[in-house]
Amino acid sequence: MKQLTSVRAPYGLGYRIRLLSLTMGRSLQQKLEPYGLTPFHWVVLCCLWEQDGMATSEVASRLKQVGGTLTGVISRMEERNLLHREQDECDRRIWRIWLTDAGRQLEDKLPPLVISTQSKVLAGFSEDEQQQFSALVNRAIANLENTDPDRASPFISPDKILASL
Amino acid sequence: MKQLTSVRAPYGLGYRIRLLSLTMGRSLQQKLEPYGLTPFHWVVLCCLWEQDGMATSEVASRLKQVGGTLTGVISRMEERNLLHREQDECDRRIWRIWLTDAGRQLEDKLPPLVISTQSKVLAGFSEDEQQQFSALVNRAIANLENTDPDRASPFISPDKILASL
DNA sequence: TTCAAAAGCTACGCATACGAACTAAATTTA
DNA sequence: TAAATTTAGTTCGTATGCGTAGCTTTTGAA
Repeated sequence: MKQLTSVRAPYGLGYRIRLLSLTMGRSLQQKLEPYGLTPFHWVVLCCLWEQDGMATSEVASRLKQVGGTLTGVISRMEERNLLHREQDECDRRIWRIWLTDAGRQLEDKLPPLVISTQSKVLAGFSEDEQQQFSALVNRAIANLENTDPDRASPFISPDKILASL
Repeated sequence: MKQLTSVRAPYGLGYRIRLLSLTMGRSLQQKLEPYGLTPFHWVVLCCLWEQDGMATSEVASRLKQVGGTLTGVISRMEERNLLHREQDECDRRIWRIWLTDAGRQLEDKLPPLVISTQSKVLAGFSEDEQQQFSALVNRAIANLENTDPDRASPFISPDKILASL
């Protein structure tokens, strides 16, 4: 394929996507700081709000994160009383994660913070452009997933994302 | 602004951009592994290939990275004999970074690896779609930069990026 | 000229992120 | 049934990434 632009930092597409990701993360981090939370806490809470009592491995798979990374995060969230771990009765290898009241109550507070960051990023984008951007990101992700068999567990179908637009 | 899609992981745009960034990073990391390099080494080398002898603070500013992060990376690259540090003669607070022959010779080897990752990401994108994607990413980055005065040093103008397409 | 302020870099602590090695439990196989 | 394999989760080592604190050098001001 013809290369339309330099691949070298700081001009390359990969570098700029990484920069966008880091910058959005910083913006979100600032908003979560008053609550003593990190962006990682946010995404774990999102999983549990949607389905409480997930196994650690289910969270890892959903967030495409390695188990080793989650252990520390979950432990700190447990210390912060946002959730608690409980061994599955049928399969005692599995530890299920349950929200505490404190964790559940954040569902009213946090989403508006994230919406404000996303709105800032998309400022000046028409609805068409927002949809294009979202769809192009999905296609880029799918392109990489297809060539990485170990992580080829399409937990979100592109159709589902597009349908949610 | 109307929200077109859920902000929650793993559906939110921010989460998906982060996922794309991480996945591209993993792909690049696999390609650099045979050389014993990391993606961070790649971007530092890009800076030095373009202008050898940069000050540490110039590299940090160009990569939008805080100095503390660079210290360790530069030190490891120095141990790997990719570059060496030298104190500026006029202002001895400044340490300038110079490529070694080994570091300079990588300019022939590494760019093709990065191009192959970028090509995989953009597979199936028409030239129009590639340009759209690049331009939308640039606009998103610019939206965040404008609201973050501490980091508002627009080292690349959007025009320059577009012109390089 | 001497002392204070600023700049450049380093050192350290905390939080991701990955892979590899390890423990424990369940399942498969001989 | 007993042994081997697989699975779930934790721990450890290395590498980013950020913020803060501290050091050395330079610059500026009284």
